[in-house]
Amino acid sequence: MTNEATKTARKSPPKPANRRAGARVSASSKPPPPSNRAERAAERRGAIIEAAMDEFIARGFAATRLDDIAKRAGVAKGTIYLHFKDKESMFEELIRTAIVPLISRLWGTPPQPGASVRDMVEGFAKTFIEEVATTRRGDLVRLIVAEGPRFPEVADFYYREVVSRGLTGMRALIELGIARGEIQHKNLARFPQIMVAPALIAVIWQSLFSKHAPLDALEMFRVHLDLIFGERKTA
Amino acid sequence: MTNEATKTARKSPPKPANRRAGARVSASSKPPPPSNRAERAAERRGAIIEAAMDEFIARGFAATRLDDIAKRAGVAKGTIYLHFKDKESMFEELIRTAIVPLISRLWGTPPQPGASVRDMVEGFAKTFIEEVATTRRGDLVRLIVAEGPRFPEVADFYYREVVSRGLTGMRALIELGIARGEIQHKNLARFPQIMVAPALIAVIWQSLFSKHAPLDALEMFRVHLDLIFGERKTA
DNA sequence: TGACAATGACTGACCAGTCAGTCATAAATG
DNA sequence: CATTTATGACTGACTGGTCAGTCATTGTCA
Repeated sequence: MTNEATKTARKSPPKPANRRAGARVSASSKPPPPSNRAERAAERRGAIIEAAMDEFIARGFAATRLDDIAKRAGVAKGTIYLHFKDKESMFEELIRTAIVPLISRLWGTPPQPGASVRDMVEGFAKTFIEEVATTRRGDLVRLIVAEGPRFPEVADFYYREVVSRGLTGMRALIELGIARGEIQHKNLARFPQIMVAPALIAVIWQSLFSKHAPLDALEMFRVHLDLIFGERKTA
Repeated sequence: MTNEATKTARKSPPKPANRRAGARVSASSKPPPPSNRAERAAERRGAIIEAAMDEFIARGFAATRLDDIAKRAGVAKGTIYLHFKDKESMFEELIRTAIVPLISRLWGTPPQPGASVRDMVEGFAKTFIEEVATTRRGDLVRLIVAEGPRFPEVADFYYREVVSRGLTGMRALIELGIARGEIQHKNLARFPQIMVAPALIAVIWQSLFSKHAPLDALEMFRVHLDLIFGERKTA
């Protein structure tokens, strides 16, 4: 009963339900004057994103229930659909949203002008270990590795925004090191991946094996840098 | 092995149907006629494992449908339950079954007695790239990384059988290299992970980014070894 | 009050797991 | 060896539960 109503006139959708475009956020907001309504909406959206991130990281895409996300965000399930088209695009948008702070967190380190290349890389490593590998951002990376093959757009985005940029930057750093005579191995510039390999190890280890055997990721990174730059001074 | 006993009862089915029994179906085995019962059963079990591996690798645990596995294996869904308790234990058993050949594949390389440590490691790398990183076994590793957190038993097993053993062996190799004077960096023995880091990079890259930019994994590995053992002779 | 935000009960599709029934094969019998 | 009977591997329609997505209703702000 009451189901044949489905075919009956369904309200008037002259206007697309809502376009998240409005919530573009985009760094500094100035267009709309601070409205109680808009503020609350943004707040809710943030809560949903936060909750969804936790759930997706914990269970993966397929096994995550929107009911759980809603409950965790303190919102009704329908509300999610006021902000996102469906589960899939929500996931994609989520990852994209979360990657931005990941990047800025990594390249936001103060680039000391007088520092050696080794110092710069070590600073990067330190930041990475502290801000990524040991936080939820690290799980985000693992999530991308896990779901990437099923979400080519996510993998593409991650490649463009993180991998490609990161490797380019790292290559420049390596070439600077070679030019300065800090790095002897010229071939290293051909494979900047090598420089960040311990970072990936750290992320994976952290979420899979840290309970079996803790890993001092920063120290491992330093030993790795010793291979590249030569032994450190201090014993 | 060890399946549930099938009940029996007498009833009359409303519909006959069912006669595909003889149709071994396309692909693969045709010439070798079905032998005895046990052989056919083992064959079927193998087909299920094979199909399940492909499906799980392609879609992950949660998104994989048993109907698809059955179809791919050329078997009815019920047959799966003659061999496995449920989806979850099937997944676990599957991984465990598949890891064994992974190990033997890696440590099965002929340990040339007269070879240098570098040669041994390079041989290992070559085997890994050819036999794991560029094959379905590589996706298996990615699958474990992806599902590990949700299947602690799988992660534990993988740690015990692959990671722990592998690192121990690698550490021994590193210490040998240090003793022989091939390796200068004594600290490397503290982090055997560094030695295999490019292998992990290769696996991830292969399944996520190879279509964006191909990676010569073996050459990368060699450059990495140059860092550890010193530059190679040939340019 | 009118417009829009939020809700959560509901629907329909989907899917893991079941089980009554079938039939090829093995075992028993003559 | 030919025939009958017993076995259990295999099947696939079916069930019960789950969950993404919907929408009529209710709540809230301007």
